[in-house]
Amino acid sequence: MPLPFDVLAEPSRRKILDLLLERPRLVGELTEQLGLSQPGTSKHLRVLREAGLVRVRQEAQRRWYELRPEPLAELDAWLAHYRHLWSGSLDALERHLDATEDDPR
Amino acid sequence: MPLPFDVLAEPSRRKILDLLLERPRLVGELTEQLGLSQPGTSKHLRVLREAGLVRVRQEAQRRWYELRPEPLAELDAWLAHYRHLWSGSLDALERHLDATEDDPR
DNA sequence: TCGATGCATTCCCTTGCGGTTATATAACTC
DNA sequence: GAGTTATATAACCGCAAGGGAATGCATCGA
Repeated sequence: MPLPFDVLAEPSRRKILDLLLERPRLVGELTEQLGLSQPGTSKHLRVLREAGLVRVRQEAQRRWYELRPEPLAELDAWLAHYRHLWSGSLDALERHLDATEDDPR
Repeated sequence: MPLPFDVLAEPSRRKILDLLLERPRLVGELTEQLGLSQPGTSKHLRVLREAGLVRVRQEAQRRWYELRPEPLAELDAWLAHYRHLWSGSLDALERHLDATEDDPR
């Protein structure tokens, strides 16, 4: 799974993630919040789905979209290479945690 | 300063950051590593500069580019909203650290 | 069975971005 | 001062991505 920077570069898609952070939502709900056309929303949702950032649960004609955080965790891992540049005093602790936690893969 | 997702969406620009993570570099050096034309490299560097991700130090005709991590720290802050979704057992510790560290702003 | 609902897909248009070549600018060297 | 080196800017091109309107498809309710 490649890093989802390009997917997250789109403000509407970040807003979708913010909305899904609260709770799963229907496409119509998201469309209303975004101020986009329904097809526009569906297209963004497809991109998010293919990037693994959301998953769908179908219920009759309705589709509940919910968050899938795994790609964000990968983003976090990418950021980790740079974190020592600003994290300052927590640095030593973080390195210790990184070194001692179980390998997640 | 807006979140630099769109800036980081470009693979060559991420590679520049990776290279600058090791040490400051000249434009020519970066051009060679990237396999781009020199103007192409300069355009990416301009984008990175305007996003605050790099800074330049001029030395005669040469320009040393170096990393500026502040926008990455903002990205990290954005990610923090989602981190509880995957961080699992470290969660409580992280919340404790977030709550007790000095406010950086 | 038929209209309505909820969403996805298609088509089209426009804009922006990354790439290159050519050119400008500035400082060093001789 | 002339040529050279290092980088930036300008001009141009092609393509992909985001946006909307129209349409397709499935499921529900009556």
